[in-house]
Amino acid sequence: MATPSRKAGRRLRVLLPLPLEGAYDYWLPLELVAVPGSFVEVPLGGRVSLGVVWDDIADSTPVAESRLREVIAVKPAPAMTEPLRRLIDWIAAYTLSPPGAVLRMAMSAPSALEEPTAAAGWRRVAGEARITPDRAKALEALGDLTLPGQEIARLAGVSMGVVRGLASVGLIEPALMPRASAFPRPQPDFAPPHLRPEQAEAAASLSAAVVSRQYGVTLLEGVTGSGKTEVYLDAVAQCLREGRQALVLLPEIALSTQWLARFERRFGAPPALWHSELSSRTRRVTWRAVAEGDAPVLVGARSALFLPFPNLGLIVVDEEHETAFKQEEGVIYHARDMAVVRARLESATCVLVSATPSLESVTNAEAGRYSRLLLPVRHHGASLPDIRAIDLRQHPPERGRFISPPLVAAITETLARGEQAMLFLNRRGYAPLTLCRTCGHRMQCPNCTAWLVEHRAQRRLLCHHCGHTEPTPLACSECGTEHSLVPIGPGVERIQEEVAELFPEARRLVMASDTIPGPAAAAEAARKIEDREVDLIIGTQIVAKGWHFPHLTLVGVVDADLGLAGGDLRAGERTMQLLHQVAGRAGREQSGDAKPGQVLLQSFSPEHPVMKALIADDMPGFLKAEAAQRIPGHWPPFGRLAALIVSSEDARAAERAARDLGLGAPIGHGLQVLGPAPAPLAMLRGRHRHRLLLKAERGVRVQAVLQDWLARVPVPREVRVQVDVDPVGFL
DNA sequence: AGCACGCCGACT
DNA sequence: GTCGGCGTGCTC
Repeated sequence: MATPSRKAGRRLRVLLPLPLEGAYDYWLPLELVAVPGSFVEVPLGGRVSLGVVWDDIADSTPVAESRLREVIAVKPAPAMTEPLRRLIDWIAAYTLSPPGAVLRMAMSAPSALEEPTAAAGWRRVAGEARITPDRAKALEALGDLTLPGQEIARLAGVSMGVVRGLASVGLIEPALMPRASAFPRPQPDFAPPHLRPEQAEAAASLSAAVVSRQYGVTLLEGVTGSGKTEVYLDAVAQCLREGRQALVLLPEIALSTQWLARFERRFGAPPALWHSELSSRTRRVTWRAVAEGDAPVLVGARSALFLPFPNLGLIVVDEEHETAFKQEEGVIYHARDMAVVRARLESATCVLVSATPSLESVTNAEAGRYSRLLLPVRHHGASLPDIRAIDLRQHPPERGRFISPPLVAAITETLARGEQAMLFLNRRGYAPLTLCRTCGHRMQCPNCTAWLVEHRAQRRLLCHHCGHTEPTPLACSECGTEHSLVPIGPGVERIQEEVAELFPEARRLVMASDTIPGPAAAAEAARKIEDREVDLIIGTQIVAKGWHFPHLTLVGVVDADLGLAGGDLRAGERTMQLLHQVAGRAGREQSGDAKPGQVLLQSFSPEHPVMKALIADDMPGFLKAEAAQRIPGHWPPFGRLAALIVSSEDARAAERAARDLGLGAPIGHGLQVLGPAPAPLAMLRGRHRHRLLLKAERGVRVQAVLQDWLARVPVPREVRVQVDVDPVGFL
């Protein structure tokens, strides 16, 4: 029933990048052309919003046609592809997030939807005016070209004033320059490496998968130095030959300078990059290039998963076990799992890569859902590092020290041989806890249930969970006693101090997120280490990732037990992965002269399965034992988990809501609800938090159970309930 | 997410 | 008497 006043046209569904439950209906006037996926501008309340034309679905209660407002414009950009739209719907349904909130992640560069503007420049026009020598130089430099003003000035060696002068007398006029193609094409056959037979075999298998143009997932396993990267880059090359785009997800793109250099050596051109710190211009250009198929290879952080590839043939998830792939805020999703989903929707190949794959991926491989490729040995004959534990009960460090005598001796020997050593401690700052010796008060964050961490270099106490910081006080804030505060426990800064006293001659470098803030600092640190300007590296977990330090032969783990405390389901698995990765930094080959690496784990419990597995180099055995522990209780990946995080600024409201949710917990076969309990960080950024955990056997439709549960239990407005399907950390 | 509307304190 | 605090509710 058309309203008489209404223009000719039709009804259209538009998904807006807002946390709304569904798409809104709009009226598309006849003069506009839109298809599913078109980016459109629509009125919303008193303003204008961007949105995407979504697919028609039968709506039982459609909004009255008279209430529909008109689409304002269809943006001059490639429409969002069907697979990406389905990915957004899929993730929304899986994570119980509003589809619009998921769409927002795929609309992170709204300016890219505009017609790309040709760059502005100047060109010569006929005319008569006074010509000074500088003006003549500028005109000669310009010739018949169209160039930016800056460029004319630079070529002619004159100032911009001269160019402006030419413009004002009418000898040059503004003109648009043809748009340069921003992304050089990586050449698949630029510098193919020599592959060992095992590598060649694995590469051939991945290439065959890429050529098949069918969905498939392969788990590519191999220790540090086994040549995994060459193998998957070979699959990228094959994808390029096929004329399809490739996406490589890395956990820490900002620190991946060495990886990028390697890519460029292999392909003769850099890949496109995507991460949160890109400038808005680079974002716009990159998004557009991806959408138009001009960026053949893109390397990015997890958010790159939502880029508009029209022709995606391959997704590689490097270091697939990394928890950095888990997005913990807003829409909570795991980029590794969503990469698999996107690959399926795109009929593309997905490769999960790791030296220490997650139990999830190994289980999927063993169940036949994924293929599995194993690269067994290090190439160039380098031997695996020799891993040993130092039992701290038998070899305690001196009082107030953290490095035990056997580790001191090993460092001494290493330095004497002119080799590099690394001390690993996954703790930033000077000391994780500051205690008053007089009254026992512990310096705590006002917003979080967490100790303040002393950062001595900044003379401040920092909270590592919110942004809180305060100057390190002279007197105890509780009892007022001066010079009574003592640091308890070590952070990397304190280890650095200890090492400076033990080895005053050694040149030291601390690598932590606060000393290596970005790609430039990372590249500089890598260069210093490669060029042997550093003898001793003291680092947090950022040293674990992907570095290649050819002269490093000793790794000392200051506190190998650190990650094992607490009730986290995956504490053992994660500690194993982290320490294995750190150990892999030691003793890498160097032009035929293989230096055996040595790894020493300081531990109070060397008999712990994690330590035993590391020492015996028995990853498969460790995973088997983990699996055996998780199977009977239906813990992931042999069952499903979802967490509810109930939070409020009002402690009592949060507690009451959590209790109500507990009372209304779903009951059913194969279902179990644990909690409510105060969350491990009972207060975070000023919000009081409680957790409930839904455990379900495999095959239970967890989303339906959660939806029903949340619909049955009303929660006051000031309380927020976040759903985390497949939680990985227990925060 | 914005941006309105709406009902209670310190100002020209 | 008004300006404005941000609580809550809606946007096809």
